[in-house]
Amino acid sequence: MLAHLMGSGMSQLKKQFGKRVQTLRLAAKLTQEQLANEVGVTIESISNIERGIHGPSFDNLEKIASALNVAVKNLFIFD
Amino acid sequence: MLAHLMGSGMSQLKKQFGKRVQTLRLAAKLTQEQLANEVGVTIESISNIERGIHGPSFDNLEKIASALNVAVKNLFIFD
DNA sequence: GGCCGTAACGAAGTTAAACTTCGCCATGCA
DNA sequence: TGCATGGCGAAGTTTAACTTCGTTACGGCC
Repeated sequence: MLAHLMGSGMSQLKKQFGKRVQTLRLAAKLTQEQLANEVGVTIESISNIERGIHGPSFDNLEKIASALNVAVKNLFIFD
Repeated sequence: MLAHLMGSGMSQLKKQFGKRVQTLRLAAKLTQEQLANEVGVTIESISNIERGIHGPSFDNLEKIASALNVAVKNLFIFD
């Protein structure tokens, strides 16, 4: 009855997105701190995003993509 | 001189995203109200998203994609 | 042994913006 | 004439992104 509040509710998209960001960040040879500075958020926020705790805001979505030198749609390509 | 009030300030991504959503919604033969119901937001929110006033939350991004029967990445393919 | 850089992870708090709710107006169509 | 759809503003609420504190851990390097 708490299912919709946590575990099963945790969107898979956030997790997939987070892993994708981490993959691209490491490929770009950036630390979480460097990415955080470029996006304009804290390192903890980047950490949370990569772990799927929460997604980025729509504005930061844009900044993450440009910091990683990819188009936004590439952040949603999972394989 | 009005540039800072609109064009340059308002993120282009929200506008492009909004137009993409509208295109896909019409292709799916859905009204704003039907899409709003499926996503779980108000018709005004869908209207705002399509006009680029604001973007969706990360969770609603997922719901919009599934309501339109497309992968999330397709919402960010602009041409 | 210790120090440093990187990062995972929690809890609690703040804040920005997504979202709602009220309007009004325009268009097109039955 | 209605009714459905939708653009658009303003003001309010609420969610969740984001911050700010921590702690823990691992690897390399001195």
